[in-house]
Amino acid sequence: MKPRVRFAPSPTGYLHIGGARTALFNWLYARHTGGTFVLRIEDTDDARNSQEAVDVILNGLRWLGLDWDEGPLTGDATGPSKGDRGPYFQSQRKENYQRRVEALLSRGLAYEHEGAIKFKMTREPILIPDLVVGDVLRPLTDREEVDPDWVLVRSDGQPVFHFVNVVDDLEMGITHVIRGEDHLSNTAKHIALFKAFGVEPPKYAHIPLILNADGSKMSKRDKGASLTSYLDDGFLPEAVNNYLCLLGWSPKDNLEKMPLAEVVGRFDLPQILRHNAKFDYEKLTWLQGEYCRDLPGDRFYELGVHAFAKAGVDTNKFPIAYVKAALDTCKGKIKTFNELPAYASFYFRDEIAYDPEAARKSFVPESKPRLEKVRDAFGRLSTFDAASIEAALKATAAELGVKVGVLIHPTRLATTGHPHGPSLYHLLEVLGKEKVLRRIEKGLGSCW
RNA sequence: GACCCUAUGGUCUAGCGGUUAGGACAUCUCCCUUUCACGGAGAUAGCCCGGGUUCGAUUCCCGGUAGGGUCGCCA
Repeated sequence: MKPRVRFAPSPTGYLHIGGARTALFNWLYARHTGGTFVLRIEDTDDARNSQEAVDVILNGLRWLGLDWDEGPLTGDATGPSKGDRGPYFQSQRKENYQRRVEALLSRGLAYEHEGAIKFKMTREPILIPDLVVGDVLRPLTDREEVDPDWVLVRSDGQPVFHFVNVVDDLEMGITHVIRGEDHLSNTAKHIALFKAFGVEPPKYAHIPLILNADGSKMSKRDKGASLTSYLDDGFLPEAVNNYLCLLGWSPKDNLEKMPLAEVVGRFDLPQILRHNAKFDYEKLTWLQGEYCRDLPGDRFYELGVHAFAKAGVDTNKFPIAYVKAALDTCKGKIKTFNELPAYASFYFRDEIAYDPEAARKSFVPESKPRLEKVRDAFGRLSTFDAASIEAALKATAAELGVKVGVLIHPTRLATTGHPHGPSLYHLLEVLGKEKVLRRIEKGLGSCW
């Protein structure tokens, strides 16, 4: 039988990075085994559920490229879905829960108590066979000893998470439950319920949690806790996916950067690590830089234009070829796209502001005659391409008896406003002779 | 308070009784270079502690300690 796994998030308005990793591991296992990846929305808490909150989840998974074989197609709980085990919103499955409660009630496995319905929990320790952690024997805690039974349905008629989760897993034919380790202890309850229903529980795989860099639990407010923040910060989904794969799982052969398709082939449950991992933003950024550098030019262009637009820099006023050429000079230089506006807006602005500290260093009196020479040399060029520019600049440096760097820094500052940036020769070519001469002129005029 | 899980450099990890404890990120140095980045060479840094078992423990067992999780009419 092919595995059926599921990701069952609660629509809270954001998708936790740990949740995204759980989804990823489920997806990887399904793809590795040729099984089915089900997406189920646990929207039992009416108060905070909304279509928008569901959309955050759907969009997050889509951004990562984690397609689901069964589940909702939109954030609308009553909307279309795919798969024949639906509905895939718990809010639409109430009859199932009702039916299951009655079955337990009628067999004396549950009882009413102060308006709620409680499950008769065994007092014996429960063995949890876990594919990651191994066999775990879970006895009752001291508090549970006092009253081992637990609520299935609240007095207001709402069934609780532990109950609906099990009922849905059962009815949706889930064979492997891959979820965060925070659910390990409660799995005893789930196993007891499955047994009460007379069915074998699914196989469990509890994966370690992702912690903050300081080892604390990553909660909503923490930097990087929301998957959306990576999209907003200009990260690539392939980088995020790759990094997430490496937290709690290892290919064992020192390979780190690898496409998801490669991971699909190698991924399996037994190799999942047992200990929590701290999130290392630096390493993610490194991977991001790797992927960003290898991006095909057209995709880099698309994402770059979007990054500029987001920062209020309108690239549409410029010819596409110009924008593309400008972005080409940035590729391999930046790591995340949100660096782009600060890095290369000079291509798209009429007025550039000079970095004050760089101006103090480069716009010194002795630079002026040198910059004039550079201007004149550039002015004589008939073809204004990188090679000619480089040759002209070097010839000028030789003529003046100075190192090229002496000319380069003031030239860069005059034309871009920054001490750092893309390759100077290439950047000047893109800017074009006219604009370059104008900016050098301006630099000469305004700084001494 | 009880119960469960975990423990290799700052971080992610390889290791599954005998290794000069390997790789990656980060840090530092040098090279390359017009800046930055990339690339190349190198450096610093690690088996939580204590007992066992064993000829021999990072590796197996027990106990501490530390971190994380759970014990809700939250999910």
